[in-house]
Amino acid sequence: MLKDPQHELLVDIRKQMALYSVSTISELSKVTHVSFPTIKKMIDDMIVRGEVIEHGQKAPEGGRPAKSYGYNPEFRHCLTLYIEAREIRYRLIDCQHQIVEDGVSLITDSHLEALGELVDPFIEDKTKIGAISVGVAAAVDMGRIVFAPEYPSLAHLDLKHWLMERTGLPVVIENDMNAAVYGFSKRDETTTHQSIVYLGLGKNGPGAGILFDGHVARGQSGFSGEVSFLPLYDDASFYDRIKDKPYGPNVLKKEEIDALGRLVATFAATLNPHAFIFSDVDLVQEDLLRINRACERYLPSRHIPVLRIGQWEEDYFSGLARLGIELTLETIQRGDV
Amino acid sequence: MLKDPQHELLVDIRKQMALYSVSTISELSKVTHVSFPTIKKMIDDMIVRGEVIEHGQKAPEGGRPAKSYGYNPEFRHCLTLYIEAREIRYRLIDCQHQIVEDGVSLITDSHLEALGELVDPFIEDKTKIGAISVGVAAAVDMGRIVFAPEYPSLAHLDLKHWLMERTGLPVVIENDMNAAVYGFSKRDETTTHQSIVYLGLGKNGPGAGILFDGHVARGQSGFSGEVSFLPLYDDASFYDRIKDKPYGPNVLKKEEIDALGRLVATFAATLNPHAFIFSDVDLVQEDLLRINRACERYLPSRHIPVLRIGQWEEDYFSGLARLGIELTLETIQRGDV
DNA sequence: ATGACTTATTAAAATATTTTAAAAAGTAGA
DNA sequence: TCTACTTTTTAAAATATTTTAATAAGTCAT
Repeated sequence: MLKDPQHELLVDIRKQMALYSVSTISELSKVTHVSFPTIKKMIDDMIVRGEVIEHGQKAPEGGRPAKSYGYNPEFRHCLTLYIEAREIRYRLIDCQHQIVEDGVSLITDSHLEALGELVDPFIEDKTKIGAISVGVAAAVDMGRIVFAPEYPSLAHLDLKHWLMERTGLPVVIENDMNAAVYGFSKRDETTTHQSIVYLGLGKNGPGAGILFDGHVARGQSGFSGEVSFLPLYDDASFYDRIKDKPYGPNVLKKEEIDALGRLVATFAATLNPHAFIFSDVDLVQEDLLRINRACERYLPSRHIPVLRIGQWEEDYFSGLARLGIELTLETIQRGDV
Repeated sequence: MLKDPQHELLVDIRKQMALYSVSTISELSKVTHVSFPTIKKMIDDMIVRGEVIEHGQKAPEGGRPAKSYGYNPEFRHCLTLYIEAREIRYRLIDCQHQIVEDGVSLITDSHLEALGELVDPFIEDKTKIGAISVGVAAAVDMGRIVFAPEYPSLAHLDLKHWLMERTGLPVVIENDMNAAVYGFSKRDETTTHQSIVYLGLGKNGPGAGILFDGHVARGQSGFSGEVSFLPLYDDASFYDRIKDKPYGPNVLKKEEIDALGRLVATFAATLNPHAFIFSDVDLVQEDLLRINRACERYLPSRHIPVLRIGQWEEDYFSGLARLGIELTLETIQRGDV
């Protein structure tokens, strides 16, 4: 079967409009490498179906002012949520990341029942949901939970398939650190196409999300970013030196700083990423300089990535939002209203 | 300016024919996702220009046998070479990796002069060379040598630009480990789209080439794969534990095995690659099992990459060949004969 | 050998896309 | 205000690509 070039172009136009606010036909023509008349036809069709709204004119820049178009935020919504040990946090958003509704659902019985009961009302609702994205603190392979210390009841479950069956909607399942690093890179445009690492120390041990040139690294066995196991000392791993740190952001002890400096050095001498992100639930700004100094003991400073502190919950939700919106925009069918 | 879809299709057809031996129009139509008649027109044109040769018929598989076409190995050649401390090894190849001519050129004076004198005769020759690929034991950024312990005279030189000026041909410059890992992945089809690491212990210290989902990792500052600096012990780096190893393949000492086991563990717990390749100039087959056992001390064995021994010179040349051929096929202009 | 089936090729018609040229709608300066 | 200039939009013509149908060339079972 041949691929449908029109569908790919349509998806590209949607993403440019909804995700990057490209609003004129000229601009769309440039970024998609497709001619003006072709874009115009697509947009006209999208206006008829209610997917695109015609705004006024753009401020002119020396010539005839361009008409401005925008992606209709009401056309599709997207349900994003993440599952923790005892609660599920969710946000219903539009395709421009705006929150329509949000909340928390406590888990009383099984994780799966709680998830089902949270999702059902959204499906019955007349609101048009295009896709669901789910974050889990577990290793995920093709939508299947392969290792889940935080909620053993979900282990080995094909969560993606289960949720698709229950809702009839496209579903994407992602690991928490992978979602966070993806979300961070999309929130901060300077890092979008770079290689970055996002470290979370977590309640059940540390983990890292790794982005390579903007693509999430999953690894051969879903083990990528399991930095606990790094042999950084004669008789101790990274985890050994970090496991006694009290939960929450605080000023770190000297040996914790050294362990983190070695961790950064390890990435600098292998992947050599542009940025290394720590989480605001783990440490505070003043720790960064100390970590940087610790890292300088191991390699020249110009190879050390930029050290930053990310906003964990926002980055996590951003990654899920992005994944959900992309899936929504990719799965709208030709002719859908 | 719009991109030229016809040119991209043409390049795709060339690569499928020359690099993957796709020989019938039906197959080309499938792999390129372009219709049969369109491919047919392109092929007819390529035959007229001498770029493609019509062979006989393919063995039929139940229906009308397909005509078989092949990329003309005489249409363009490609010069590949790598620069070492005291010599330059070169191979003139066709677009199907076949060696047309090879040799070694000793460096008496400066590296640059030797390179120029080696290249010049090939340019004057009537043989049609499509591109030149050059391997160096140095950090390369956009064709510029940024760090070169092995040949200081080339440091900070824009070698790509220099060679393009001198020859008027497209040129690609690549780091030795990057070329080797790329070459290995193309020679071994099972690893082509995987993540793999290729380690060379080298004369001037170790270095690794890293492939992520088939793409070479270059890093933020060209420092990727500089594993010398890895802090693997309380007071010692990877380099400290490996630097006294005698040059050449031999059975390793216990502490060298441990250092390599830790190195493999470091990659397994970060990138989690499919395979980890050692070089046949550094160690022998029986070392691999020992390294694997050493690695098992640090993490569960199912996450350890497959350990293998590569053929250094062949892998290096293969990577350069591949880069050169790709560049050749990409830069043939419409209408060239 | 014949007919049913399979796959490849060719030719013609239908679509889709780009290119070109002309018209429209603004700014800026004389 | 008029003219020159710039950029967007529209319309028409030229290209490129795909789809459909018809034809060609083989295999296999009977």
